[in-house]
Amino acid sequence: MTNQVPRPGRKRSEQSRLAILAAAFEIVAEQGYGALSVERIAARSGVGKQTIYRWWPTKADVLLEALALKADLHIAPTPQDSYAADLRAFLLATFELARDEKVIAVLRSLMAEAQIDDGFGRRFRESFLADRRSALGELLDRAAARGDLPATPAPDLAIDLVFGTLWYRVLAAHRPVDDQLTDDLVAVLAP
Amino acid sequence: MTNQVPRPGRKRSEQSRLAILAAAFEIVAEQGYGALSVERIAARSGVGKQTIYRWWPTKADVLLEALALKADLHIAPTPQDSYAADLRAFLLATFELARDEKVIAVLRSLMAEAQIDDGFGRRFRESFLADRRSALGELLDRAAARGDLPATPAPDLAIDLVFGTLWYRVLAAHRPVDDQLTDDLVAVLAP
Amino acid sequence: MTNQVPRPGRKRSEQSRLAILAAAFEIVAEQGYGALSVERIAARSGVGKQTIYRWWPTKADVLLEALALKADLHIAPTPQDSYAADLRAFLLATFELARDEKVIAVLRSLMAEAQIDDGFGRRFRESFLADRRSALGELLDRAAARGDLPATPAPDLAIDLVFGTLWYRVLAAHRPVDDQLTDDLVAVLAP
Amino acid sequence: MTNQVPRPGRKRSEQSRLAILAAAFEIVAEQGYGALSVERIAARSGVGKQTIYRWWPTKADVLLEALALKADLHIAPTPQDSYAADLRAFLLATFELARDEKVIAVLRSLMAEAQIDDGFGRRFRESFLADRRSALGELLDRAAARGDLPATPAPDLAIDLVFGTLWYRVLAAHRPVDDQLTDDLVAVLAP
DNA sequence: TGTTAAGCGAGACGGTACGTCGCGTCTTACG
DNA sequence: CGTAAGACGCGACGTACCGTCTCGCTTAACA
Repeated sequence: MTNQVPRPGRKRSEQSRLAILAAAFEIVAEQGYGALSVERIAARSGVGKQTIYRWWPTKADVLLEALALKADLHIAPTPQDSYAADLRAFLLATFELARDEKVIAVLRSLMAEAQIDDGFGRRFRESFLADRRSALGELLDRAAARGDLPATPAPDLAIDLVFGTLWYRVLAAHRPVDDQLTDDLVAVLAP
Repeated sequence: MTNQVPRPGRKRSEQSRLAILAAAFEIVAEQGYGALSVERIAARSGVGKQTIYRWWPTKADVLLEALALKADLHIAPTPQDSYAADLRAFLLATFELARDEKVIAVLRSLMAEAQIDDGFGRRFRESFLADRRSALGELLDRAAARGDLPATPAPDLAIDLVFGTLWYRVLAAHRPVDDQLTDDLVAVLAP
Repeated sequence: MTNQVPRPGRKRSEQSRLAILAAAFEIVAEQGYGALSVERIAARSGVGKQTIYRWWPTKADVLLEALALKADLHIAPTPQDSYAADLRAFLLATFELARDEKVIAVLRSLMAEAQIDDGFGRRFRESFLADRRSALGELLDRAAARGDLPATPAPDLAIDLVFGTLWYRVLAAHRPVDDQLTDDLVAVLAP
Repeated sequence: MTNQVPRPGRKRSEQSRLAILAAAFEIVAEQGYGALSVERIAARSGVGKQTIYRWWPTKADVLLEALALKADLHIAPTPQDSYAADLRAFLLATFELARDEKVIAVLRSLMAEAQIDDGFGRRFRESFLADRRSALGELLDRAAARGDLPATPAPDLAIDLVFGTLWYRVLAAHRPVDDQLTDDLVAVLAP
């Protein structure tokens, strides 16, 4: 029952949409977020600037959609039989992505822009970040239902500890998020 | 034994320096990092642009020095008699700062710019961030020397957990770093 | 048979073009060439700087076009029946313009800039100055064809004498180019 | 009766004065007036900017004095026994100078600046230009006293014709002022 | 023989303007 | 009506010079 009103006029060009997303992703991957401008995206993707402004409010929103396209982030690992195993699987899947230098560059850009532009910040938090948090939240709920969850730390703190450490490594420490970190976090959270 | 070379020419104006730092801090506090430009700093502080460019490579460096001026960050809490007490004192002192909305705005700006400008990123990591890390590092060393340090988590991870959670709350969660968080972190790190 | 290639994109704004030319002319007329800057032209004409740089290489080129707009310089006096009469008519028409203080200010500015900027100097010589020279040249050719031209001075020297004296009065002597000068020059050139 | 008050304090440095004049002349000769700035003169001559501003009101005044130093312009040709011979000698001596490319560059610069800066314009007219005019004026007076002067053109016009043609060639035509021009002018003025 | 005052090289200062880049909006002709 | 093209008003960039103002030092005439 989706709104299927066939409106008059030319249809949105899927080809342009994909070219825009690819261009944005590549510019950030190759030259960093400082080199990303709407003008450059348009030039690289062979598109008019207006076509970008018609569909996205800011260049960061383009990049956010480009990330969603490049890396489907909604892959939930199949549930395991214990909290520790569930958590390990989640962390491995999450860190998998964060090992790709290009994805790292995009993530850092998005988090940076979220600090500078309040509007984008809200969108970023309420879509991307909230999604990730709720994925881990469901996992914790499942463990709690099973009575498998340790008293400490509390679920909310656990979530902050996991994503905090991950983002801190990416943003501040410039150290990789490797399997060692997975083991360490599991040891702390599911002792 | 400081380098006492009396260089020729007019001395640097301390008054201008302070006016610049104050202006930068206030613009970010009042209007956000998106409103910060070298031109505005100059106008607000009654200074020529060249005077800013003569002493700082980027506007973010101005802001970093302004933060150091506003909030002396080198206050080390006096050592307590246990790891838990030491850690609690450190966290309370650290979070004290991060409760000031203006300081928060500046911290978010600096971390954002560090993602966008590689040069500033390096300076930010190697001065500000390294300083904070080593303050906590010394505390952990002291505990280890006393045999007061739990086996888990390892010191490096402990540091990442503390600062990761702090920064994540500031950058991503937009939740305050309150005394509850202090208690929770102490419970996790010094059980 | 003009080039009728319908290029895509927004058309150049005639309104902005005229506002720019008027602003440049007025600034020089009111405050002198030293007060002319691209920034001021833009501010006075309510236009972005880029719009000026898009269409003119230097502010002097703007001024040159403004002069062409203000004073249509291609008015050739109708041929008379003798060299002396022809010459007198040409000089009167030419000096007419050079009696307007504003036009004088612009002419002095253009000649000054032509000395400082080689590129503009070439454009100024090959358009404006060459046009004026050839107007007088045709007049001399006509006289020569009629056998009406005295042996001395030769045509090339005659042209230098006329324009030299005119420009010298404007640039160096700050004396008006009046009807007396017309009579004097005719007496020298067509005795 | 010159003011011979022996004031205390350090004497003006003749060495700096000469270095400044030489630097100004060379910069214009080598790179054109557009490249002349007080800062560059100071750097090239190893002098502080203040030393320049202490003794000259503008960079054009420096250049004017530099020209006077390089080329002593007050050499009056020895009087001949006829107006035509006198005039020919004057023109040859005058054009001698105007054959040096470096001197040409300086003359063009001075005339240009005289159009832009009113204050310098007045000084330039009342010193340099007036000197040259009066040199020719004396020659004409001498001829008039001898009854050797033709009725046409009148002395004032003759002066304008000579200097007008000379300057026009230098400023507008970019053609050399050669011996041919000397002959032509003598033919026109002293037929 | 100091004391005083001017000149000096150096260079920081508050400004103005430069020419360029990017923003987000608009107008045009085509599909 | 979407699209590629591109002009538009605007704001900021980082740089060059402007003319002024300290600095510490040197160089004379005067006390």
